[in-house]
Amino acid sequence: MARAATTLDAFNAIAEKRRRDVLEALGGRRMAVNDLTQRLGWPQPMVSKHLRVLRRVGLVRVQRQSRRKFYEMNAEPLRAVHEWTRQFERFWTEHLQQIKQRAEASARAKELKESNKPKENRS
Amino acid sequence: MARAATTLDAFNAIAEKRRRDVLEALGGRRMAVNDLTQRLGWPQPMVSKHLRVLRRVGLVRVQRQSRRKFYEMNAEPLRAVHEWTRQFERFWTEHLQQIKQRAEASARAKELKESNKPKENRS
DNA sequence: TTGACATATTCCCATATAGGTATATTATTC
DNA sequence: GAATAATATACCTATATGGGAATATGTCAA
Repeated sequence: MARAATTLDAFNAIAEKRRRDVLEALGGRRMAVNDLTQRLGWPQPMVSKHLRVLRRVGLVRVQRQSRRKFYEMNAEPLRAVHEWTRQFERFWTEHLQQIKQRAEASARAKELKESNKPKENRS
Repeated sequence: MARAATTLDAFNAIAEKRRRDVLEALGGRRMAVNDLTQRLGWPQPMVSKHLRVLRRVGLVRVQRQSRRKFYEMNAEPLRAVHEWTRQFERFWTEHLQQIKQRAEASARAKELKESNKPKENRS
């Protein structure tokens, strides 16, 4: 087997940095491919190709309007990603907690050390 | 260019479902490869290979203990993913809001319709 | 119809996979 | 040292990708 298709789900689609860039560029807006291309500064075919992947996983929706096609984000498929990662949130917050606690402990230790030092002139 | 390496970052590493399975199986525990292999029901080389990718992006840490190697999750790199998706949270909640509102509107409409009907026997 | 504009697709290539199987590595025990 | 246990790696193949360049498709305007 090879790697899973980028169009399999949101997880695979957003693995590629460029596609995250596209979504960020879109934001809440509704943009034509040209405007996106301008804003991203990429060759137009590159934009279209990445949009295609995003479309396949439902991360963007298109509307044709005469000559132009307007894309807008549909963030809903990102929920799955957000929620999957959220289930581990407590682990990294615990970790941060530990770091914070160590920092505080070290600060206290330093303070104690300072207070035992002979007094110095403070500016 | 080909696709970005799975070992480039957490985004790419967790794109593969199997690797998400590994992280879920680990949870907060500290497990030897054998136990993981049992729990997942996969061939052992498959487990080792996926662990390697996870190790490369810092999503797991290893400790050798005589013959066995104990793996534990390090969720910290998932923060980036969680926070990247979080920036779009309002979009899907807005969307859900709309769905909810439409459902409510439709419920009200139905109720109104019912109240105009000739009375029926209720059980 | 011809031309210009806007977007999508095709073709090419280098590359990195994931899975399967076999085997290597490392540590332990007898 | 030999056998065994626990884990990692090597080798193979099919496959999908992303970028670049060229070109196709679709739509409007004169």
